[in-house]
Amino acid sequence: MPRRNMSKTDNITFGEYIRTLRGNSNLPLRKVAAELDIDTSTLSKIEKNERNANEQIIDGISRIFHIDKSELKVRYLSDKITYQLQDEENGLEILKAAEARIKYQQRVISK
Amino acid sequence: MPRRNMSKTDNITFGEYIRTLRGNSNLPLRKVAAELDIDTSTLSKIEKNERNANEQIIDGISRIFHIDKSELKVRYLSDKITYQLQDEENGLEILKAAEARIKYQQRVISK
DNA sequence: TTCGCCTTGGCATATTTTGTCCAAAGTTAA
DNA sequence: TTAACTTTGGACAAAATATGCCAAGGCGAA
Repeated sequence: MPRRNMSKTDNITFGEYIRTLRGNSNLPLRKVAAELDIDTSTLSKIEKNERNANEQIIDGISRIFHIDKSELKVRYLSDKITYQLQDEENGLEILKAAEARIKYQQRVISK
Repeated sequence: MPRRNMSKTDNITFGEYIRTLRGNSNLPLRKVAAELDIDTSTLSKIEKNERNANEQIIDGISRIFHIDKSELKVRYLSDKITYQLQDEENGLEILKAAEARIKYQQRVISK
């Protein structure tokens, strides 16, 4: 079965991703953190996936680096889910089941 | 596109599912809770998806009702994920991204 | 009515997450 | 090397969440 193409940034974590953005813009943590109105060390930890981001932070990042907000959100949440399933035997099966449920809900809601 | 067959229990919540199991066996909360070594009210809440289950409880349920443990786990965790994505615009996209990540990890690990 | 079963709400406790500060460590340039 | 700047990790209290437990109330069947 053919494998879908993957962009270079598809398999990096959310933290790695936003650190890359910051690096590309040559901005220190200090500046970005100030813009986001959070502590420098908090941002550092978010970049190292040691703290959660939140809506406010995702908003800020998307604004600062002109990244589509929903793309960022997808990255963030898929990261979180991936992490949750890290040690599960049946990660893929679990995701498939969740998918089916969500599709089902969408069908039901749209009625 | 053809729709996959769905068993009747595929789109009920974890809570609804274990309540069904209990109902089919005609067991009161009291008995099952005792067997699981938790409070009756806790089990009631789990059945109503107002409290989390945990490994111990999943173990117990699978033992009591002779349900495959990994099936139960899939139900429980997919439920949880579905709930997390409840209010997200891009639920399916998020799941797809998570899937890709997990597949990628499996490929990398297996090297 | 009583009885058994289930649900609910309320705690107090425990656990997790968050925000913050600061000192130490790392980096870069002169 | 020093000096300036950046990043990191630990500690801490406060806030938010989760858990275990109990008492009161609701409901249906006998």
